Amino acid sequence: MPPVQTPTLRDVAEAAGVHPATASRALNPGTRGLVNADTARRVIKVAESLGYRPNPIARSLKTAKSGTVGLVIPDLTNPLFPPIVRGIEDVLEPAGYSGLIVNTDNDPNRERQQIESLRSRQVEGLIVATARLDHPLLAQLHREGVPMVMVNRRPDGVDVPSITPDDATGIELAVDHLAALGHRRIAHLAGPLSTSTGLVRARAFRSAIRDRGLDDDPALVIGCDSWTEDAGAGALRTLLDRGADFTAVVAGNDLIALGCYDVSTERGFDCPTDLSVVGFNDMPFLDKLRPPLTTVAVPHQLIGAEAARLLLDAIAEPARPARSVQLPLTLVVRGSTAAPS
Amino acid sequence: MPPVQTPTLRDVAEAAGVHPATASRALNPGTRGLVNADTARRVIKVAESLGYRPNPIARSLKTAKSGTVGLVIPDLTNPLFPPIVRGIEDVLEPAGYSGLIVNTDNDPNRERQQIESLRSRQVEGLIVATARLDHPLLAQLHREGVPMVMVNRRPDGVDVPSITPDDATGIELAVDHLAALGHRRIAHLAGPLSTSTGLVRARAFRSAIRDRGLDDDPALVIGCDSWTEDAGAGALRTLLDRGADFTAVVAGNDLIALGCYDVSTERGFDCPTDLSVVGFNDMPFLDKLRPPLTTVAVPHQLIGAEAARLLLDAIAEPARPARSVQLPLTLVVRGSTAAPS
DNA sequence: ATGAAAGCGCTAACAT
DNA sequence: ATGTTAGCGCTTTCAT
Repeated sequence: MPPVQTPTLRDVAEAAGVHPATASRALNPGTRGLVNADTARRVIKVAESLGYRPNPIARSLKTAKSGTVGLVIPDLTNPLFPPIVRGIEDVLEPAGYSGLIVNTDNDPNRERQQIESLRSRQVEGLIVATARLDHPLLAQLHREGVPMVMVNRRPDGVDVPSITPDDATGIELAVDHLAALGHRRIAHLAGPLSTSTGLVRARAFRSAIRDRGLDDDPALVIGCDSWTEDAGAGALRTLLDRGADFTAVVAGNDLIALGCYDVSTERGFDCPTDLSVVGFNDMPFLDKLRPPLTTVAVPHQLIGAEAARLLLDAIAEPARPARSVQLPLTLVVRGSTAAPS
Repeated sequence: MPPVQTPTLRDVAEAAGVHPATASRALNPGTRGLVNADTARRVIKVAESLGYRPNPIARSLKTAKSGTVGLVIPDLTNPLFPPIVRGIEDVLEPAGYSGLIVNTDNDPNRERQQIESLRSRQVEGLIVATARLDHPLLAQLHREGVPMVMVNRRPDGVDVPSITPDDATGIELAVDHLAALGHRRIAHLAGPLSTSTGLVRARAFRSAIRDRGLDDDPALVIGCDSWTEDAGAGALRTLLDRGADFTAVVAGNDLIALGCYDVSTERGFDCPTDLSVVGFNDMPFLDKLRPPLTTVAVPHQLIGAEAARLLLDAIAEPARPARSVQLPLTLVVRGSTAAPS
């Protein structure tokens, strides 16, 4: 990119009348103490006047630190991830790191390749936001000592730091809200039970129902094939066709909740009059829907920021034991929930 | 990141009984022809068996090519950008490049810093998706020979390749649709007229109105302060309060159109019965709104992909004259438009 | 406090 | 077709 040959450390050193090593020490905040204060000042001034910019590639080669970390996400186009990535970047950048994003499309092969590619790009660590439950590749990387942190999923077995929303409490918030409105038979359209998130939320749902003494009917919990609107619609139809009896549903995420909207139009019943619906995530624009969707808000950007902090810690101190963080959730009550009729 | 010391080219060369230079030539597709086919095969096999992965940092240092490009966007959290970034990455990755994203938050200072930071990270080029019209910094970079391409805005004056949606045709699509429904007095809630996009669409609107012989009333075009729902609502209120007479509005973007929804609720008139509204961009979930928003769909991912291709071209052949591309748009007719009542 | 020297891993003239 | 040599720009022993 440098069109006018950019000055090198040598140039600075020569112009300042010192050895490149001295210039390096002067310019580097960490080693500046080793050099005479006056010399340091002079070198710095010369560097500025020359418009010197250290070449991070050369530094990386020497120090074996790339200053980059890999961000492994399923699909940036999924509205869940942009705020997470933004939160990550906001922490990485002031720390002098940058993030390399790869999209896996939830394809295990692609994921393997992408992670391979990140490794060969010498990333110093990984933030992994893909949600599959079983993950030999990550376990192996972890064994090999690659610093990493998991986002949105608790690692099973492996001792890897993770940032997750406090799903259980989120589900409780939803159930409490519905119970307070007077609902007793509440269904759960869970996300795929092969994902850690889907499983955690489904289990939390059962516990919440039991703990509150509501009607605990296993037939009211059904897993969706994917986290999509279609899958949500399909699951609700299945429940309805089985003649299941319920007045509210807690959806595994917002998209699944939207599927409920579709079915309500399709089958001619009203939300929230005939069926209350609660989502999960608080995606953008949910407040614009008719009815506006009541949902559990997840602080995605904060999750990203925390993840980045944890990763930087792990890079700086690889020995430190894995610390995991659960972030509190809040319920956003909008128009899709009401007392049962 | 390498926990078990990763093998270097030297290791491969030794194991294969050749000189590192030969190994390099054998491993590099471009120079493989220079080496005996058998030797090449042997080297490659040894490299594989050792799990050799070339160190791109070392290569970059030597070749003075970082293999990275900078992606300058206002805010990844704005739903416009994820698909663009995705399109970019999808093209960059197979080409062996990766993108470094920076968010400027539309703050000129931050933008300057971020671009500085990208430069010092030795990016080989820039994809710029920020929309301010006047931009001395970019002009300067361009003069300095930094390969770059502009996304979503036509550069004024400077000879930089750009990828833009065909805004004018998009506006025409919207106006044609409304005219066909029978509307003759159509308002335009333009985006900020200080942005190239806002200006282009506003101009296209006036022409479209005139060309079709509709009521060409300058009072029906009003610029919003920003591309937001609030600004859209404010602009519509202003128009209404002035007693302007119109039956449909073409909004500068979807958010502005959403502002019209708010005002319709607030003032108790119905969309589309009393006012038809057309958006621009086709953000996610517009089909879930009540009424579902009729809008001009922009192929964001394609725009990103094209931008990346143009940038790779510009990097490969800096001399090539700036080629600009306008991508065709389509109208998505949903429920927010109807014949005037 | 500073200089000398070496080398990170790779590629590209230039020999042979 | 392969080896030799040098060097990208920086940091880091090791001397002095």
